Amino acid sequence: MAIKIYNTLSRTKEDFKPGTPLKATFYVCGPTVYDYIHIGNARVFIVFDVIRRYLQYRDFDVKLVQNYTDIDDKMINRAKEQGITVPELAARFIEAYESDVAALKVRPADIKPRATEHVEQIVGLIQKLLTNGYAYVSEGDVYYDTSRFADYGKLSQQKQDELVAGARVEPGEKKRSPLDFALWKQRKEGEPSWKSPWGEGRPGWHIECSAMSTHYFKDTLDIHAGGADLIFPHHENEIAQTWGADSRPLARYWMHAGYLNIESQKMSKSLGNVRTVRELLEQHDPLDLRFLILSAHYRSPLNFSADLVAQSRAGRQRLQEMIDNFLVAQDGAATRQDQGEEKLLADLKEAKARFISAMDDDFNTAEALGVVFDLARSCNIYLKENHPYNMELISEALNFYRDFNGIFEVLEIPEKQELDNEVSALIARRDKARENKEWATSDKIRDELAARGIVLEDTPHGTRWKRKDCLQ
RNA sequence: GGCGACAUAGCCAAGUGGUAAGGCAGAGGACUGCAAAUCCUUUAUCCCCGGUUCGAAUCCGGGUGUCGCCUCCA
Repeated sequence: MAIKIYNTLSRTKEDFKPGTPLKATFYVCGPTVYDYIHIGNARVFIVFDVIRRYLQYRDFDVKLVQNYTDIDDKMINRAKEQGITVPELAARFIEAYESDVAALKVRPADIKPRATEHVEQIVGLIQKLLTNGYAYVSEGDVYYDTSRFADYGKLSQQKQDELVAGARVEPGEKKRSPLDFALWKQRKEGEPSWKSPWGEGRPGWHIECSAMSTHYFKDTLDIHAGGADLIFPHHENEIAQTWGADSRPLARYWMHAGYLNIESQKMSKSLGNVRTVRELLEQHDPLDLRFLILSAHYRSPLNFSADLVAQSRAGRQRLQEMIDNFLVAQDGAATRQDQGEEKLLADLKEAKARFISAMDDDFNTAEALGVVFDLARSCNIYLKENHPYNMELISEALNFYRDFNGIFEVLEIPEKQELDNEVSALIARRDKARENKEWATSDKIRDELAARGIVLEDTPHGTRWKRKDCLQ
């Protein structure tokens, strides 16, 4: 069975057939590094992180490129506001970005190119467009001539004349058509600039992604991804540029993550509800944030609120409890064969198949989580009813959860359960007290440990302990 | 105005023709010295009205509602 990907270009799910079997070239539009990223940005990066990991799990050799946009109007304006240079601004927020997404367990891309380090490639691409007649120079600026590209509007499913009708025309435009967009902008006083055949200036926004993806992948790439709002005009323009220069599609599959709303409202500066990752990390466990984001399908709109994070946390705890219990059980040495074992074995096998089938179907993380919860119930029943346990079965189940977590990363699954001699000694004392029905003593010990953030659970096979999460 | 998406229990959320996964919260029960955890039971006329079909949450038409894009906002 092939992996299916919803391709924005065709508006259907298609079988994933990369240019080279079992290789996937993957480009995700990265941040403009002028500010801290917000939770909506984070959704995009988390979703495509999981998709990347799943492709790897399915034996694809994935090469991921994610750019930094470190030169554009927002960069220039913000640097001016803060009285620093654009490169200083970029350095600061690249660092902030990397630390934010690392906290969210997003693995770094293989290559992280910056626009300003690829001006040579950008200029080369613009020259090609001029040579091929897809661009024109106008008073020091260079524009893409959208009228030359018949498929312009295909990705966003809009007709050119309709786009023209809806377009806003700025006074003093140097463009021939309102749909044309800047490839190169003439230098303005006090702005960073580079030399070019058309005079000093800087790249337009859209050209960098076309230039860098071509530079690193040479050929049509397999997956190009980003937030839904990039469909138009950014990705539309990238397609036009690459076609104009090389007469080839930029990407085979276009993937777009849905919006994230705050308390059912669009996140916007005017509403004052932009929530930065930095701020949210102070209030929430990053794994809870990941879990919430993965609990909906990546293309659906997703709501964000503290209450929903709490719901996610509670659900996540259920899985974590089960894992912790399995880790404790793993320390035993017993084996035995019985009916419960066959049941769990069958459930495990089914869960693996269902998990893959859910994820193969356009990365349906919500359904996959359902599978994981179903299996957790089976695991809990096994633990409850089948002591002593079959160690092989226990570790096989744990391996499934390790594979799952290697993709989703919403749990903590250490190799072995944590040991603490002092706690063990206190538990032993308490067990003795309980044997003698000295409840006051036993409860006192439990309270003492609770005050230290350690929660005890008495099971038929002994007392176990766990750390109560300190985060609120 | 043009284009598009979505509408499933108190909350979140899967499910694209065959009779509603899963999670959170709630209720009852089992287990426990008490807890905690766990297990069992329980909670849905799938926005409305038509139509197609033996059969629709799923397809078609209409309506209502929410949202997005058309503004270099992920």
